[in-house]
Amino acid sequence: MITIKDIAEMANVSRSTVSRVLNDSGYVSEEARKRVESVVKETGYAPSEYAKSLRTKKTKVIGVILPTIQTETPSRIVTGLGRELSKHGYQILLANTDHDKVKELEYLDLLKVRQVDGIVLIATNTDAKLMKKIKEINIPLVMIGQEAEDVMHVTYDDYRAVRELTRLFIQKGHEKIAFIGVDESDRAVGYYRKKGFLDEMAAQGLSVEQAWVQKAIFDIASGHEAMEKILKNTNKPTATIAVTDRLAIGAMSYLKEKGMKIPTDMAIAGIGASEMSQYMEPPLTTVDYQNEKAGEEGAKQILASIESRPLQEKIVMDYRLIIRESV
Amino acid sequence: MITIKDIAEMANVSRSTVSRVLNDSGYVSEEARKRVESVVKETGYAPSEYAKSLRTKKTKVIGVILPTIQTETPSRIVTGLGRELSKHGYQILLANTDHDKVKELEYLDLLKVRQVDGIVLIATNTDAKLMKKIKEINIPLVMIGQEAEDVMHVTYDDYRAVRELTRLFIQKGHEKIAFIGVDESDRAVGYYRKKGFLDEMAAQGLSVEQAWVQKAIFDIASGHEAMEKILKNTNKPTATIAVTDRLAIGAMSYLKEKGMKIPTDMAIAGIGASEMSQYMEPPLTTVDYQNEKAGEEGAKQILASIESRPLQEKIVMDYRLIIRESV
DNA sequence: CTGTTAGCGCCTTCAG
DNA sequence: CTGAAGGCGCTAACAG
Repeated sequence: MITIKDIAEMANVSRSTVSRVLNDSGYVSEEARKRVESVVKETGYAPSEYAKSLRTKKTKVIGVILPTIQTETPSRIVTGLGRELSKHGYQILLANTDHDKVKELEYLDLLKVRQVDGIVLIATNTDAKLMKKIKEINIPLVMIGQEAEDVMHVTYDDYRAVRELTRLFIQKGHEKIAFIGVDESDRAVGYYRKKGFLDEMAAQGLSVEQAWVQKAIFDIASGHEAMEKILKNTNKPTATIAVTDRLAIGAMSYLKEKGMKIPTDMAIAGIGASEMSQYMEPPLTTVDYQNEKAGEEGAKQILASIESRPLQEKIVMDYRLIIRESV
Repeated sequence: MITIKDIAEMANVSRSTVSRVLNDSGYVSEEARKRVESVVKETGYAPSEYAKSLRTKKTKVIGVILPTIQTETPSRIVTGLGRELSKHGYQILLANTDHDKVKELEYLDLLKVRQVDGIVLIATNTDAKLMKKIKEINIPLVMIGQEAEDVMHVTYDDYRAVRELTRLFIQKGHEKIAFIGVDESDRAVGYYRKKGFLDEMAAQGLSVEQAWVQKAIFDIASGHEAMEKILKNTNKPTATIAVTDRLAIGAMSYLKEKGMKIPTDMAIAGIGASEMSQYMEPPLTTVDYQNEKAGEEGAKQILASIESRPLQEKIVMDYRLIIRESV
């Protein structure tokens, strides 16, 4: 392996001088600079990031913890993160928890050991243990997707989005509306989206039967089951809001199996603006959360934090309703 | 920051001894070990990976270059890679090229500078420049998805899979079969899948009209357009093979717009076993390539290569036809 | 069994 | 403007 020492010898200067031209720091005569540069070019030398990190305590690596990369939301966020970070010479160290909360904690430690300059956590929960660790970790960290006190975060406006979606249904004349949600330990998706729904229904003086509110997990099959349960009730709703597009797609597949027409027998909407949503039959009404942009914003936050520049503690992304034929 | 030196002092031993207990190497008395371990526990000390890497020349990081993480194939591969690598204490450094071939080359350099222990390249081309760089790079590397000489790789059996798919259609009585492919610079997806189709048709003595063979790009809309072109021809095919599920889904959406029935007016199949394929109407016939497993195999290869253990240069994954109502 | 010593490759004073 | 020297945190001989 070729090192700074080799370059120094070949260019007939000291290692310090080589370092200076490499980092554009301090004074270097034109002549010396040229000699060094040409040697660097010839040899294709590139300084060791590891040795550099050891000295400077900067690694130019951001750890990203996520629950899965198999669904569109985190994938898009990572794409946004990567785009922004790479502009500034940072790389992403990936930590996939596979939805395992224990791994989430372990990775926090691991990334600390790896001495990443910052951590981005695409969060699905805000458990006490997790929050405690986050506060102890002492590395710039931003959470995406969940809000939390004293932690920088980028969130979506889950509450308002779902209220607006609910209002849309009501404006279309629906009074009996069902809801497919997820566990409330996921505050953003489970709690706030549900609250938005319930609050809007209450505000409009509409009541909600218990059987209309189903709890599912994050996959298509679960949406299918949830719709089945909703329709078992004798008092049947005429519209359903699902907290993710995949749940909505699952629900639609059940409706179609039973020969029910969308939106006439049952109107339906999801959240997430998945690619598939527009190719459903009928095309699915959904909410675009601009996940890539959220990733970019998260990246900007973490970079600002690393450079201890002033920054916002909290960013709430805007959303956009995409109204299609399913309502 | 707490270092090995601090631990040594607190445990009243030398740094070497601390290092020994940390790495379980050499002899350490029970007593000393216990003292060190308890201090480590109390302090929560974790050795710096960077300093360690500088010494050992091992980083326990694998660079993964991919064209996008927004589609299922690479996401699944990365999931498989991550699962296997993390078992062995390796982390993934992500390099997303965003389908940019120039970035692909740059990342190869960057990962070298970062001194990753190995590189996994989820490849979409085998351009001369790329292959040249790969051969020069001098770091263990495995390609996934494309075959190449003198480079370890994991590939799918594209040729046989498509031949079998074509045969399936023919057995069902189809004689006029269309094909939606992609550019042949992608050898695996563009060239071999097409060749499988054409060879099987020829073998069965069936002719293929030029308009039946369309070239698309990797998205749903492109599949839609391709089907439109196919149906402009006066001699209309009765079945279509698309090289990806998304292309097939796009093609299906066109057929539905035109009120054509699947599979009676047009049978259709895709490749990739996407999650959506089973929720299409009708459910889409496709080929499962076991991408996660391919990722795991790739991980095993790269680990073997890093440890210079004997290994296979080449792995061809098995595939599985998933026959559903779309044919 | 344990401590001393000598770097790994780089950056950063500090003199000159 | 430039070189010498020191040290980042760690591991790996090598003596004891």
